[in-house]
Amino acid sequence: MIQNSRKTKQRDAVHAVLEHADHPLSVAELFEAASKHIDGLGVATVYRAVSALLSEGWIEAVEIPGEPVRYERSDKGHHHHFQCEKCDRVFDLSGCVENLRTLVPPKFRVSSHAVTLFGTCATCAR
Amino acid sequence: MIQNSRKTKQRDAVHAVLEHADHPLSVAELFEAASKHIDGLGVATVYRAVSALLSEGWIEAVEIPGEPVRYERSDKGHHHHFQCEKCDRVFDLSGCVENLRTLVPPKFRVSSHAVTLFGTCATCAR
DNA sequence: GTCGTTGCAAAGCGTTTGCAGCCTA
DNA sequence: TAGGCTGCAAACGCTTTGCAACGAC
Repeated sequence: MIQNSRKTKQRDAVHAVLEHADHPLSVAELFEAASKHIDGLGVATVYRAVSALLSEGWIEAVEIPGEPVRYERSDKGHHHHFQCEKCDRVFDLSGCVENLRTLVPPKFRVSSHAVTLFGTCATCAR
Repeated sequence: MIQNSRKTKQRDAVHAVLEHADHPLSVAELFEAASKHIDGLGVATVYRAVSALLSEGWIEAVEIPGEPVRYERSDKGHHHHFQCEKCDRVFDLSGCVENLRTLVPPKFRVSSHAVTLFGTCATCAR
């Protein structure tokens, strides 16, 4: 029997929060959001739910230098991120950069890349 | 009295390792390398030496998603990094990408950016 | 009734801090 | 000698794990 996965209100809650999130969320944020719906929810459960969703491939880790790992649905296609230095929120960016290959020395093979921009978001810029 | 900084063999050792490093080093790597010269060196000392060098501005943090922070001399100018997925080593890249500003929505201001490429280095590609 | 899931608490792990003794300057 | 620096160990913050009770199927 291949790995089963049961439907529980805890997992549903974590799933739902990520489902409707418009930006990547950290475990702490997930925990806080999901706790509003589930009484007595434990952090460990959130970690386990996240691991499950990761290995299912339904979410992906968004790792930003110097920041806790965040997670977002993996059905968003290739994109990068922007972090506001004022409010710390992380935004999805569409589009990508080119000519990355020209940066590396000969014989190096590039298989993937990460681009993170930092600055001030529209809200904080006002 | 402004903050003094004394010359000790521990700090010298950490300084020297970073001085001659051709790629960014993690605290663990620094500790290992410096320990070869200093008997009984403590990790805490390495952390403190790194903090001191950071606030002096002599080194900078190189943060690669999902990796421990590494450090390198800050006199290298603007550049990005490449991490080999086989050997985990991090290489400096020269050059930079353009049109980053076009990725962000209107009203967003970009102040800095990080680009990390992943793939296989020349040595591991063979 | 099974056995995957949960909450709690303990254990890990990497980093930081408190402290008494050490050693630069 | 003064006070910054060091090593050790305890403290931290975040993540993982062990375990008995719980509950999905």
